[in-house]
Amino acid sequence: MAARDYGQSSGITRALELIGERWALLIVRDLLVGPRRYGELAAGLPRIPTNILASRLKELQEAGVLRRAPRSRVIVYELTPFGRELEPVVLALGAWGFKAMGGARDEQAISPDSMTMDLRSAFRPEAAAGLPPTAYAARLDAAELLIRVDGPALDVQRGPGPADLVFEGGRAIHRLITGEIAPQRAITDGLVRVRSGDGLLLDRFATTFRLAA
Amino acid sequence: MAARDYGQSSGITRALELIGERWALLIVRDLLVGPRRYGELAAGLPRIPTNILASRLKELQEAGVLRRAPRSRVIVYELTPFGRELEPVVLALGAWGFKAMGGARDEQAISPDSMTMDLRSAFRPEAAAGLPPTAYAARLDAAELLIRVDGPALDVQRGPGPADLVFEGGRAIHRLITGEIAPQRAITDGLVRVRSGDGLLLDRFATTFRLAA
DNA sequence: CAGTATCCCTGCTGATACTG
DNA sequence: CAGTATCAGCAGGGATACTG
Repeated sequence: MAARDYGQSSGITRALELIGERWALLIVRDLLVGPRRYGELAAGLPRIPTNILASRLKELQEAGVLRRAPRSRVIVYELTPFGRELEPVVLALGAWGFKAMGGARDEQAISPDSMTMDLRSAFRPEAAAGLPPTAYAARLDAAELLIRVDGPALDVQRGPGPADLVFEGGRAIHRLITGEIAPQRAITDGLVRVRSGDGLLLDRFATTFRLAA
Repeated sequence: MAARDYGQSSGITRALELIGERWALLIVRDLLVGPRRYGELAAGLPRIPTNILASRLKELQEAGVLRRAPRSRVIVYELTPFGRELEPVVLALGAWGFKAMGGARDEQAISPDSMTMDLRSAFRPEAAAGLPPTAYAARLDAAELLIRVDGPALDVQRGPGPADLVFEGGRAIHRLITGEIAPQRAITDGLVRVRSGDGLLLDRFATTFRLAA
């Protein structure tokens, strides 16, 4: 722990000593969506070496950020209250990074958990407050995300469910949110494929989730 | 840039690719206080190797976070508007880390810039709004900080100036803010030494700046 | 003062193998 | 499945010396 010591006493140095190591904050990000098992974390972070995941989990546990919790025969990792207090940090950092995001290259995956947190980052309660309750279903590579907006409240769940608009096209959502591409243009260009529902609802989606570059 | 690539497309991974390297966010922190010269940055980050400082500055410049700016014969580094948008991130992260901060060890320095940002993190506008305008002067190891609170507005400047309360005791301020020690206790124990003004104003200080653990 | 150059070493990576 | 263990290769960080 001496190696990562910054030799300075301040809030940020302390924070960075706890969650500044490579991969650490991404583990926190995924756990902000919900408790996860070891294999789920590994699946959501495709490039993390398994030994690094194991050591990070141990370090974050010692730091009081997360805990191992037995859940009916299996172990899950979940954030402690202290760890959950990182939510504003992760959301703010995600919002900032989002603005500097070029188009996703093909070799870059989009995990359900990362997309969930990106949606939370980009959610505009003020803009959503005036709109009718809407449920969107977004199909990613393998998973499906059920996004329910009701006034200023947002709920993102994994798995299928009844939705007003069902669409496909994982990596185009990012370009929608940054405003890089217009919703209807995304549909006509085939970047977003509407599977069910009125395609015009994609405009509402793009109004609800937005981060200007 | 391939090494630090997380192989995932999301706001947070992008952010971490830009400012996730060791020392990077500390440079941003100090520049949030104001433009700084190379030597000033080095002085504020006592343990940073000079080659690392040089590469970080280059990388952050390429990332569009900061720029080199000529100021009458000397070069200063200053944040771009994009870089300045990291302020909420740094404040939130600092507030979080602050709560996990044990007492500062002696070998840990407290730089004026880090203290300035810690004060900004811990400032409670709601609590300060009802209090009369107050100026505090805090003497650190070498420098002096002039902290002016006027209603919900906070201004922290370097250097001396007229203050209602002048006190000394850099590392005790942190313990004051976390509530680890009571203001009057800090004075009687000699952790904070009042140089001028009414020592009771330290209570007001501790009300204005607070981060519960 | 504002960096550049050099060298050593730690930690991360990536692959794979193993265990309860 | 949920990890632990091991290991070779390498990039980044640390310490220090050096330069315009």
